[in-house]
Parts: sequence; structure tokens; C-alpha cells
Amino acid sequence: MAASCRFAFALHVLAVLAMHPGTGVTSKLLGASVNTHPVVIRRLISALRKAGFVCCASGAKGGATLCRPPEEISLDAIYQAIQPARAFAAHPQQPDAGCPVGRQIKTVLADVFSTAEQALHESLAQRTLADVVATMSEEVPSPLRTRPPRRAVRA
Amino acid sequence: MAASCRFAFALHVLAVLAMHPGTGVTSKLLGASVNTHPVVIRRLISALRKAGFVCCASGAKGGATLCRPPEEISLDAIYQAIQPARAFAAHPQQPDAGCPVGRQIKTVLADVFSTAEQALHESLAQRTLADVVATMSEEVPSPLRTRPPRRAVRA
DNA sequence: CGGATGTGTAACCGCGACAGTTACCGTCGT
DNA sequence: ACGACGGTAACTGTCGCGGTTACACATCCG
Repeated sequence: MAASCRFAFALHVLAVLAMHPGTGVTSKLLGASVNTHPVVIRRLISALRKAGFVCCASGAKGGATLCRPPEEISLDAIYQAIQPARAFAAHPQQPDAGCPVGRQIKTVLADVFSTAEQALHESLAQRTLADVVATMSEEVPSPLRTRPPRRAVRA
Repeated sequence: MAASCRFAFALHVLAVLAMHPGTGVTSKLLGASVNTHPVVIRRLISALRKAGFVCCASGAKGGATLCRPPEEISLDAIYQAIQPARAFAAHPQQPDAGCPVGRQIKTVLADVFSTAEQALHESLAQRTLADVVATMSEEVPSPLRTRPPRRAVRA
């Protein structure tokens, strides 16, 4: 399947932004935290910007900022903003229409694929970015935490 | 994500085998129905054989045969037999341990990923190969039908 | 104003996965 | 023995991705 790490990067970036509300975070800093090239971060942020999750400021003192409350950003919304392709792929060429399976397999596959993908989306939709941030604050009560932890809304 | 069509091919092949119980079906025939090269079919069948779903006969009059009842083969079992990689991928490089997100993101991601993958597997596990074959038999019962009432809605 | 600091995006490279293909060997029925 | 068939290795072309460089544009500050 050759899964990409876009979703992992996106969650990482958004979690950092959620922890620095109001202040713009540069792609250089984000790239250092994720351990990748700043341009990779900017490409990712470009998709997140189109989805309306972040806003960016150009020029010096610029950077990305979360422009929606983390509670309103579900992991499914992030996934759909990031992933360009479907989770499943059908036949690249048309199957043999002379075979009963070849005639009907596409319809059956479409049903199976959409059902499975919906299950995937529903699972991701049950958590928000705020949950992710809260989980990290819980697990390591480090002195870096300045604000009191938000209510944990784990299901 | 760059999904492969292995799963689609596997369902197609197993459906054909389920419709020809007992008789061996050659990779040449299966390749013609799927519209791909016989070696691609044989590679796929190699994985299905290791999973115990099909047996193959060598030599002349050889071919693949379903060696378990279709009711006992869930789509999830097929998926797991075919797919070599995970549906999600984590950071390829270690994130920055100096950042609180970088330290903990992997744990959170592992939880999110496993939950979503489990939802995917449970969705696929709810259908068996027999269901797929039955669906196809229903939708086109005989050439007496004038026109199929339903059409594929996916573009 | 002009340089420093950012973003935005295009272009390219290298890598890995995949489908497709060829080739060769082993196996089995006629 | 011969031909049909599976099993598998090896190679090719393509595609998507992460990584990188380069450049245009925007913004702040001295």
C-alpha cells in the first residue's frame, strides 16, 4: 500500500500549533520538530490552509497559526484534507465483460470499498485535535506546561 | 496513499474460484478475466496459498482451487493475506526530543493508527467471500432481465 | 530604502512500491 | 518425450513521495 507519513506530519504540526495559540510558528521550527525539510512542512500547511485549519503570515515575523479551535478539528477532517488518494484502488483496466465476475466485480468492490472507508472515517472522526493535545499533556506532566490542562474528553 | 489494486484483484480471483468449485482454474483464464498478466495472478495466488485459501495443481490440467468454503473466508482475512504494509505510516525519522510534541507524538499516533486500522478490519470482517458471490448472483440472475435497475454511482 | 526573514511554489533528484513482462525451471498428464 | 501449467527470479516503466534547491513575493526593522 505504500502509506505516506503525511497524516503523521500533519497531526504533529497541528499539535504544535495548538500548543502555541496566537503566535505564528515558522516552517523552520516546525521542520526541526518533525525532523524534515521546511518546504515539506509548507507543502503540508498549504493543504491545511485550503481546508481552513491554519492561516499563514508572510514575511518576517511570519508563520502559521491555528485559526480554528482544536475542539472543532476532527482527525477525520485532517485526514481528508491531507490524503489525496483513496484508501483502496479498483481494477486499472476494464475486466472481461464476458465473465460474470468481470461484469459485476466493480459494483461489488465499490460497495465494499466505500463501506470500509466510511468505517475508517468514522473512527477518525471520534477524536479531535484537542484530544490529541490533551493526551500528550496528560502523559508527561512536564514543567513546560504553563496552562492548566483542559478537560480530558477521551471516550 | 497510492493504494494498490491487489485487494481488488484478489477478490476478483477468489470470486471466480468460488464460482467454479472443485475444478482448477488456470492463471491464464484468471488473467483474462481480470485483464492482467497471468504472472500477476500467480503472484497473488502465491499469497493466498500461504494464507490457506487456495490450493494449486501443477502441470497439465493444473490450476487453482478454493480449498476452504467461501463462508469461512472473510474479506478482512483476504485483506491481511494480501496487504504487506500498514494503512498508516509514522515519522520516518525520529522527531525532535527537545519538543514536547516530538517526544510524545509517536505514542499518540500509534494509538490513533491502531484504532483506525481496527475499525477498518472490523468493517471488512463483516463480509465473507460467500456474501460477495451471492451479491453478484442476485444482481444478474439471468439474461432474461431487461436492464439492471441499479448503476454504479461512483465516477 | 534595503537587507533580513519568512512564505509559496515550481522543478528536480532518489528511493521504493507496484504492475507488467520475460525467462527459466519443476511438475504433471497424455 | 512432449506439451501444458505453476513457481519464481529478474528486469522494466511508471508513479507517488520525501528531500532539496531555487526563485519570486511579502513583511518587518534598522
